[in-house]
Amino acid sequence: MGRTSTAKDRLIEAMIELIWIGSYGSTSVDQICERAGVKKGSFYHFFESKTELAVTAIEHGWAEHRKELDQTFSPVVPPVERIMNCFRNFRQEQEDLFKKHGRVLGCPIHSLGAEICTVDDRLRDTLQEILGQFIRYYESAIRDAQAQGSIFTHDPMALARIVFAYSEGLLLHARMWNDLSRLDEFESGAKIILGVKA
Amino acid sequence: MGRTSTAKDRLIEAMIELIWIGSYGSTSVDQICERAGVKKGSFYHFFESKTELAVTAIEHGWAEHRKELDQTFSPVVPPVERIMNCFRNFRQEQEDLFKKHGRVLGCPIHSLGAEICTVDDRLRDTLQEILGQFIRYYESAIRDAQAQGSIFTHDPMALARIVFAYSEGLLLHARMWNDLSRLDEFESGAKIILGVKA
DNA sequence: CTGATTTTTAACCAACTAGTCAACTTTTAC
DNA sequence: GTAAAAGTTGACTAGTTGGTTAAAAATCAG
Repeated sequence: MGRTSTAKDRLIEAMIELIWIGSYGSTSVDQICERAGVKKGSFYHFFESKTELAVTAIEHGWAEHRKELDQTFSPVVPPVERIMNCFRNFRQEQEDLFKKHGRVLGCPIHSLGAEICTVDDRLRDTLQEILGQFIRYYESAIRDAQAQGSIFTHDPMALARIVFAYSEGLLLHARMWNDLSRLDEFESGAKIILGVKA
Repeated sequence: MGRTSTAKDRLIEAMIELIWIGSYGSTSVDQICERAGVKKGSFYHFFESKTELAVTAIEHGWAEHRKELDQTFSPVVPPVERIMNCFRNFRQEQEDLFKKHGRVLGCPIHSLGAEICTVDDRLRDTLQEILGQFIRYYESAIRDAQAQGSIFTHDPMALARIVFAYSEGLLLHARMWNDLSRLDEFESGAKIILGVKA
């Protein structure tokens, strides 16, 4: 089977971090290689382009994140609590990243999406797919809450989109101002949107 | 007084368009010059760096936009209507841009902010300042609505931030999916958040 | 017309960009 | 031990990046 290596994983991790810390455009292949401790030749042994690594890295990150989300949105948990817990986890995650990088990094899917959606189709499609999956967590929680009587709405899907748009906007602000406290109103804002008692 | 020129304005316009269409990182000085019909030497005669042009361009665009906003948020207009009209204008603006560029472009301040806030301090500060001014329109409208009894909230500022975050999120989605119809729920979403009758 | 002021131009730079390649080393399966 | 498979390496493109310069051209005020 030949030689084995962790280089591929190191490249994926370096790419995620660099996109998160900076942007897609501001991270060069050389930088990625240096951070991963990999020579450029090896980079192109494992990935056929920078875009391809980004796609792989984002998909990998999402696969990890989904595991958490599946727990957070477990049908065992009361539906409104699922969303609140999700937001609490967001905040916690951003705090951890802040400790690690000294910066609020926000959501890489959205920062990346805003940057490259008109420029890199392959990457855009990947991000669209992930966001499309993400919103379903909100959707089903809201539908369950509706059935349970803890939320009232004519259109659970629309409400999910509103909650989603709100959370993205908030994360972006936290990133732009490098200010974790912007995430304090995550839950209270969600309650206002969902129309549940404080 | 020497020779006169429109090159500076052409550069500003080209920069705004290119950032909007693509991203900051994906637009090169050469591209800007070509679109503006200006040679690189002239570019650096008028601006000392790409960042400096971007700052000027963004500030210029905001100054234009403010004129509209001052009308939209005129105290003469009922407060809730101000916000609804603002969202209607957003949608109209995006439609016009779609006709012109064949793409939903979203909000350049946010797309740019997500991209460069960790990379270019000068540009980030400019965007922060603009967004800080923007939110005041919502804030005062909400406060007026509160006084008038058409909205109830404990914290107008917080509600303004929620509305703001929501609108950004929605614009970003419209951009990412290149889909104007995502903006259809602008007003209905705002009504849900603000808690006014449909 | 003149002369100071401003704009334009083209050639230029060093550093960096994504990506290539063939030789070389290591490892694994047998 | 051997041979094939897989990973590593560094030197190499060719084009682009943001930015510089000095001289030429245009234009304004007096």
